[in-house]
Amino acid sequence: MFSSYRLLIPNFNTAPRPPSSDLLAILEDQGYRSTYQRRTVVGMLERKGDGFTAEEVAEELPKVGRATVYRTIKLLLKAGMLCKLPLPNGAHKYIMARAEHHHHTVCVRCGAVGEFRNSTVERVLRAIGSDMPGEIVGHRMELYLICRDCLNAPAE
Amino acid sequence: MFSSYRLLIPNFNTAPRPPSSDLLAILEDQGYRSTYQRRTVVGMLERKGDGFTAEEVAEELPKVGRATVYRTIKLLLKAGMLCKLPLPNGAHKYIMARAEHHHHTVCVRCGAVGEFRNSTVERVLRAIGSDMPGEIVGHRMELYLICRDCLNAPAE
DNA sequence: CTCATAAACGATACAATGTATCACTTTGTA
DNA sequence: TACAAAGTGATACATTGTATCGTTTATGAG
Repeated sequence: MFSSYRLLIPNFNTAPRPPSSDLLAILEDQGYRSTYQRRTVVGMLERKGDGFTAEEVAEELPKVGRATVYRTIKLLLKAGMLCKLPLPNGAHKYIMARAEHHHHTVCVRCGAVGEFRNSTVERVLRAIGSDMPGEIVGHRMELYLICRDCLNAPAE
Repeated sequence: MFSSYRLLIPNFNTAPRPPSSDLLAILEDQGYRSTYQRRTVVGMLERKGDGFTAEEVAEELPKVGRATVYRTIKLLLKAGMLCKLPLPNGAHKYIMARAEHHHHTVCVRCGAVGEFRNSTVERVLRAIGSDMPGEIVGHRMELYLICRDCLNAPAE
């Protein structure tokens, strides 16, 4: 039984997105235009492995308007290409969605994000779902931990 | 295998709070003063079964300042007596924590909150935790569904 | 290629949800 | 009862977005 973590529900869609890595192409296939701003934002997000906030992206891309950054992020969320990951402090990060279903871990000290995947959890959740009144449309799950680096770090 | 749902991690504390229902007494035991405002807010929260937003509370209690409502909610969160429950739309509700560990369901149509508890999930999560690099300090999990009422309702 | 049109954009105002500040009030206790 | 610490209210501010609207750009028809 092993692990890597992921936030399942960008927009409560349980289906994983197609295994293409060219987000822009996917957007175009969905009828969205390929603009300089979208290319810039998507390019940057793809390079950021470890999660980011919207403001962070806006700051690092002064050539793209703040509103457009938010619009693009919203678009990618809706298209299921981004996950919105709640942090312990009430804030949250965005992180690229992977094709395979998984969940996320967040270090409560340094905020580092990890992923895990565990078929047992999924199976149990499905079983629970079949017992619940109503129709399950998704789930969300995060593990909070103190990562190895923080455990080893001297400072409290 | 049955169910009822709950947000585990108010402040990432895995321990359930003591099975007393007198929140005010608990606060006092922790050294907090019993003020008119806290009594009013806590009293109201205890009566609200189905979750609430901070603004909702502030509006219904015009005699208590807005800042104090937020302060009290923050206090109760820190003390582990409230859960902060993320909603599909990015907003969230607060809901009283129960003594027993459980998770929450949220209807993505009407926002109704349910609870479930399932020992298998907890066991699996513990097992995953022991495999992860780092020290697990808590987890969070929500199921999103369309509740029976919404399924039966005529409107789409 | 060029133009019309819908889509997207930027600037900016606004909204929602909280937090910080600080002078004032209340609580608990010596 | 009086005092210090804790708590409060009013208000300003912070963060994270969304709405508006006039301008620019991508795209596809001709």
